[in-house]
Amino acid sequence: MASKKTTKTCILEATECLLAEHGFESVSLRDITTAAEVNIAAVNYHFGSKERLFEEIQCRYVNPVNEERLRMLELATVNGRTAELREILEAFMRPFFTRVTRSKMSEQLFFKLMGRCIIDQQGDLPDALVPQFKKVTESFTVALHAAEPDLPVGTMLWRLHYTFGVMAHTLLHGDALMKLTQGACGDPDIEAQLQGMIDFCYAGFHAGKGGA
Amino acid sequence: MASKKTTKTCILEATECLLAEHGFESVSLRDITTAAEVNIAAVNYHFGSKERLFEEIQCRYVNPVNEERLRMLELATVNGRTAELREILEAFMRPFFTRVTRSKMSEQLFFKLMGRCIIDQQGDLPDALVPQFKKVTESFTVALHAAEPDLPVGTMLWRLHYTFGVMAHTLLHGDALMKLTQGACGDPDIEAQLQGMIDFCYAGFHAGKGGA
DNA sequence: CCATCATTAAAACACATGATTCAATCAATC
DNA sequence: GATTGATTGAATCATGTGTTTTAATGATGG
Repeated sequence: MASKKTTKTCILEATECLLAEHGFESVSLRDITTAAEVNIAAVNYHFGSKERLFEEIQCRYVNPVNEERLRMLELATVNGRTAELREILEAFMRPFFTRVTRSKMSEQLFFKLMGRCIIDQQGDLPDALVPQFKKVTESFTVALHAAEPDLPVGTMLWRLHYTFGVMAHTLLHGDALMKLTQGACGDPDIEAQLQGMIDFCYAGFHAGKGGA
Repeated sequence: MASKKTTKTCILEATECLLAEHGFESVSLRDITTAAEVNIAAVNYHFGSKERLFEEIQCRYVNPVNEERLRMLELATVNGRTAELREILEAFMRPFFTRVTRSKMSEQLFFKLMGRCIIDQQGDLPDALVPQFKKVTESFTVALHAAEPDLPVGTMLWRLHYTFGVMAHTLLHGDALMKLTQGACGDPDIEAQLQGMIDFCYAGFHAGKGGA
């Protein structure tokens, strides 16, 4: 029974690729149904509307990532232990890079899709994502404050914001750097990429502490 | 003779605001001509096409910024002097935040527009921008390599990429953080904002050197 | 086999898009 | 003041958009 893909999954997979490549604003229903080799009406039949299809994709990908982030953070703070900054940053970023499981997209496409989900429609994300999103924000700021009590809250929030920028930009435009530099930047695997970002942001969070 | 604004500038100013708020993909000709209180045909008459209007705006803003970046970098490397990392980062970022001169947009809108110009159509930027863009990339990588000769080139390129992400995300979504945190992050002026980013990235570039 | 349901297909829907036409208007120059 | 060139205005173009409709098809259970 695993032979033929259902229309619904055809639409989902095709849409995921198109969204990753072109973004949420630039993909039309025809683009989708053509790529999925499916009738125009199928999208509205199976998903209700184009917008709901997009929301479903966002939820399918962002929700598990946020769950994983919370799980990792909890693991680092078990028994009331104070998580270290490095652990917090890892819990914040890693899930975006390791949850490639679900679809058969290439790594690069998956990263781009995650980046789009985060960035493209900042502001009005689907209702189903809001509560968990708030929880993530709160949990991580609390953990950060516990880890670095000397850091003024404002500074901390902005540095978390910068960290977000590092991650989002790498997800979305990491491939652009490779093209631009014609490989001079190397082709780090996920783990190296992740450690590179964590190193950078970890040091950034400790700016003004010692050393320079 | 300074009394009445010409149709062309009406279109330009209206378009700038719309692009800053909604991005390059989501602004229609009607949106523009309505906001500018101008006839539909005016855009095609004065600019040739919607696309060329967008390109003109991009060039109007990005070119002077890139010039300023190069100028600042040259100033820091005058007489063959080796620029310090901090100076390089400042030359890389400051022009985006200080070139608010041209239009009467609010700071926030101007930042967003700059962010969109950088991010939205990464990949296929207007031909008029390509040569200067390449020059900026090259000059800054050379300067960085001179400033931090011990840093592997690949690591350096990725850290410059991260720096770019910090800046772009702050330009585009700095206001989102303020809303989200309801002011808990403070409301730093341009100078403080800039120093905050430079501190973060400076430390990030020195990750693995000393301290932690 | 038939009836019933879910699914698919083709066509049309109303509306938005960027671009163009052509006459009306305006300003400057001879 | 008439003429010329640039600019504007209203209407229209062909095409693309998301959605809906209606009929055909498919599979499933009585």
